[in-house]
Amino acid sequence: MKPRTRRGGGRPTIADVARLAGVGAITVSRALREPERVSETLRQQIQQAVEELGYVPDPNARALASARAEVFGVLVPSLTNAVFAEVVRGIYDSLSDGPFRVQLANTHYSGLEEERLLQLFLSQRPAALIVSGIDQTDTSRRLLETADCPVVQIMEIGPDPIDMMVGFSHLEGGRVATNHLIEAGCRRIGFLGARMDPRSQRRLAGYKAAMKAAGLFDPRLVTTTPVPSSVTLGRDLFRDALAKMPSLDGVFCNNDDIALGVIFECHRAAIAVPQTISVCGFNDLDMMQVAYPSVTSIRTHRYEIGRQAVGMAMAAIDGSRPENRIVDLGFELRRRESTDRQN
Amino acid sequence: MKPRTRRGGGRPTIADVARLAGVGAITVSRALREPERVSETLRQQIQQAVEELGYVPDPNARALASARAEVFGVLVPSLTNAVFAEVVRGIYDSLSDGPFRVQLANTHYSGLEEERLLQLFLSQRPAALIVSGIDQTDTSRRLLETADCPVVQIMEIGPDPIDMMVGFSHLEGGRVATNHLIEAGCRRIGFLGARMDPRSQRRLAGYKAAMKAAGLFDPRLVTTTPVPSSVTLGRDLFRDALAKMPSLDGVFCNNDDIALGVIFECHRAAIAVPQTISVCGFNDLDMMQVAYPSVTSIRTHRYEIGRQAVGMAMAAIDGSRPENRIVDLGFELRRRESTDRQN
DNA sequence: TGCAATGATGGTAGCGCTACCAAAATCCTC
DNA sequence: GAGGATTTTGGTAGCGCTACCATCATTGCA
Repeated sequence: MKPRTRRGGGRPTIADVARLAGVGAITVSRALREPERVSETLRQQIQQAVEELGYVPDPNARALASARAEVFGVLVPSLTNAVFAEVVRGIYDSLSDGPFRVQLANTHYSGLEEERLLQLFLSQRPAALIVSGIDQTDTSRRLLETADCPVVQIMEIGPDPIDMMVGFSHLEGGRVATNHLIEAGCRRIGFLGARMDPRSQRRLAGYKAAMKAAGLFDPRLVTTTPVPSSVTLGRDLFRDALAKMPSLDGVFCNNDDIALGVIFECHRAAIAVPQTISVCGFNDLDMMQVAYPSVTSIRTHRYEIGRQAVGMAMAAIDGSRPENRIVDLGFELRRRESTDRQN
Repeated sequence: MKPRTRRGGGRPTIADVARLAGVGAITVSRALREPERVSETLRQQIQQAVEELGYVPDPNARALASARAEVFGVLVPSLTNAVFAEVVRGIYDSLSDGPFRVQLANTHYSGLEEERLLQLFLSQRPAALIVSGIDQTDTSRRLLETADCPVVQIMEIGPDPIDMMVGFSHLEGGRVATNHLIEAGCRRIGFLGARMDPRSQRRLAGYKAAMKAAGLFDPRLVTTTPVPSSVTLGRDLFRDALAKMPSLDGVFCNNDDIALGVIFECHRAAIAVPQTISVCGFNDLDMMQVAYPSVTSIRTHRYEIGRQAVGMAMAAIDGSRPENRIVDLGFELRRRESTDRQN
């Protein structure tokens, strides 16, 4: 009977450190997690023992004993969408120095998938959860409300947060973009939308509101598809819209990929931008300012959303929940050549 | 003294399921992990009890007891780079139905960061590790060699795998792209490169090899920067290259973002593509075929690399390590308008 | 029919860590 | 300098699960 190294790969445990440092195991545990509760002397002895043995705490044992994993669960609808990629980067960057790991999953824009993943995440007792959007299913919402950890909904804001929120109003974004096209002198402004997830729907709603307010709305101006967005699709949608409505003089694109597809198609078909057709995108990806012509877009603060989401969750974990449970990071209209009809 | 629900959130445990099903805890454990080792009758009883209680196994307890977490550790140098985003998507998609979670981390193209993250990952005893590239530091390599789990190096292939590899030859890619430009009739072909990570370096080496073989190499044709790649940077590099070498008649771009920057700048400066300057990119992002002119590029199989990496690791976990430890997924030259000087 | 081989099931003992409480050491205050 | 308050340290008992081995039932074969 040799209980030593029976299963573990022989890696040092907290008991080994304790023995070497001549203290109790629990003191080592404390020295690592709450150094201020351990005297300077012991802290140094322990630190030295840790280094000598190359001790690294086992996160699984830790999670089991404390009934709390040092994990941020993050649910996003897409991994390849540049917008979410930046949000995710913001989250990872904010979390990289702390003890927290990230558990990322892709819902593929499916509420059911989100439920399933939430269930999975919850089984780990995460330290916090970050979910995309505000349109969770009833089941998901219930799971999140009873989750016993901070929850941050990101990308959008709305009136009824599960816990906390950081994002901006897509409806307002759509409205501002559309109004900008109207002010630029466009009258028959098309809406091109792909995927039509809830955020796209709200941008469309903002477009409709602006168009109706100006007395310019016509349902034939709207061209959408449930197909995932891409530059190629932008070109196709634009062709469809033009076939339906040859007199278009502006398009508000659901996102920048579509706008780029429009720009390319205009080159190909020798349509003058902005003179014949003005173009406005959404998100303001890096390339929009370099495009020819440069493309007007709504700048959104994706990276910052990721950072703030982590910041808010962290504050809640530390017990200092921000008084502002809803953070509106806004957006900015970036005016560029594609809507500048003056020259 | 009430040991019941003392710490756990009152969620059902395997013991609760066992009690309800009238079997031993270990039998429940087996029914869940190796159903074929449990009789049909008990399996059904257990399944019913699981559903009735809404039991979800605790992955932390599982990992602790079995000294093996059901986690795939994945290290990539960037989360926003479209290429790695697709690799990561392939990995997630392949893993989504199985029991495995993904632990993703961003090395920011830093070997030191990679070492640190590897250490962190290893403390979880992952089921497999997927790392990017073949240029690990000595320390990282040692950690991986003694990792006691399958290791897959992705994106590149080389002669000396740590364990397994799936990718393609960036050197060959660079050579093929350059030869294509030469065959198209270009003579003063510039190389534009950003970031200059090891893969970019090898594409550059391929370019040099092709140019030297054709007797066309001139160091002034090469323009690189350690700055991270972007479309904006592509424009700037192109301007620099042109200032240095106004007689350029072709450019091989390290990646498609840079190629796109070149295309836009050519529009702006009224340089005819491909007649005056031909352009070739690398990776073949979706938008290259829609661009105007459409852009010749080297198609790489990112998503497939992610899928294969998981497949190989999975096979190794199941004990059927593939005999081919190095999988070359190759690449394809996609000829498009930007290098078609015939018309 | 008897007995080894095989398969199904269960008990026990941890995995490595921390919550909880108790004990010891230190610090005040009057 | 006594007595209480406070800080620092340690022991014990799990967290929920599975590895290991023991046990019992079933089967196969002479």
